[in-house]
Amino acid sequence: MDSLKDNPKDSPKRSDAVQNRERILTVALAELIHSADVPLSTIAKKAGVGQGTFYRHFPTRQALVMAVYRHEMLQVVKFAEQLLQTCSPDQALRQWMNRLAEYGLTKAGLADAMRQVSLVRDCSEQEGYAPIIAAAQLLIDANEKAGTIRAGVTTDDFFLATAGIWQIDFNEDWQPRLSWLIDFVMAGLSAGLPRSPVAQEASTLV
Amino acid sequence: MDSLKDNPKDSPKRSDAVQNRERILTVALAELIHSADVPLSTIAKKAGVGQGTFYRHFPTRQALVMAVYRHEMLQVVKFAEQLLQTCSPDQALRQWMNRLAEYGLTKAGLADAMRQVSLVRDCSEQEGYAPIIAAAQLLIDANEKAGTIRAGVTTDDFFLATAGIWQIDFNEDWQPRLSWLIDFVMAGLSAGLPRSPVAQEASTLV
DNA sequence: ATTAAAAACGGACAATCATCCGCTTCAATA
DNA sequence: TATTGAAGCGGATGATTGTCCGTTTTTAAT
Repeated sequence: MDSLKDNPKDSPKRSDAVQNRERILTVALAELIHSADVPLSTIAKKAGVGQGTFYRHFPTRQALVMAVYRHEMLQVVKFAEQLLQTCSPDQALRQWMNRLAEYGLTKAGLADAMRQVSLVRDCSEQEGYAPIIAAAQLLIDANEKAGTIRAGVTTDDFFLATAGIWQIDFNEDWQPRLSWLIDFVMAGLSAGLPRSPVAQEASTLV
Repeated sequence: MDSLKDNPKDSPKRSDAVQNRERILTVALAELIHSADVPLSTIAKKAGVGQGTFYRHFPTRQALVMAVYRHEMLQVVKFAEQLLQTCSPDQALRQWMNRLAEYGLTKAGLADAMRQVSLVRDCSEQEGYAPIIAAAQLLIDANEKAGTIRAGVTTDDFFLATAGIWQIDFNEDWQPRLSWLIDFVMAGLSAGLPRSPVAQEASTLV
């Protein structure tokens, strides 16, 4: 797992700290697969570290979740690249959103983490979130260039628009809802006008 | 506050239970205005009830929040009706979304409650949420009839589409983001209509 | 190798959420 | 008014999160 050392710019960590971090991640992966709401204290105990150590490495639950699924996150970026090579940009974007939703469905607690992480912008807990942003940027750029979505859409806009993805309940028939949402998002992003003056009035009238 | 007695169909509550409930609500309103994350135990104590009593009345935090802001919720329905009488349907829908977002911004903890409540569909904690659904239905119907959004949009769809509203962070410059989101939602909902959405908006500018 | 400073450890602790269950109070009935 | 079943009460209790701080370990400099 030397891929974790791809962050050599900031202060080099102490060896025991690195070992503890990896031990926590290993345990956390196993436990989170088993159940989404494992007590953090359980993970700490099974990893053989104290509470303090645990919280120093992962201040919040979603920080842990994001770190655990870091590898999957990186695969999502690759998947975006693959899609762009085999599909049209808009089809790629659609399928990527689908995949993203499935991750949220499958990985326990990931949807919650994504939702909470995407609304924290000042904090530095974005680390694990960055790959997703990069992939989204890739797809947005491709679509903008192809003219399948309007220009000027940022990743912030995109994740605001797709916020519903993390809201879908997986214990129901989520497929039609997800399909509807993806259609809706594509329709909204492909609408011609960049920024209508009417909308400005509407929001400032109140 | 006899408006709380508009639910006489199911089992009539005991007098002390009613009093306790109202006392909790009164205290909760005062406390929530002061700070969004007041310990529930504090509210229970100040209301003069035990923990058990408190949790029987309000099983979750958002159940309490939704109950506290019930009156505001009802006003939102009225506001929807007013808007429909003074604006075109699409302008009404826009302004209503704006108002909804402002509620989420203003009332501490309301956005969280809305987000969590909107993804629970089987549970019965929807009580306080029902007025919002009703108002949305009103606006959707009017817009569908006016041809400003496409047919067949349900309130579930609508709140899935507008999920981003509860995601906007109020400590930043939220106005442009909200404007963008409302434009986006309207664009997505009006896609596929015979007439161009540009024409629709332009015609309602007056 | 010794030492000292910094970094990290880890368990104790406080705070909060949520539940359980014996006791109390209400209100319907006679 | 007395009775009685049930609805409600409320504090004790367990569970989990998050913090604090004295102690230990690593690392680098002498």
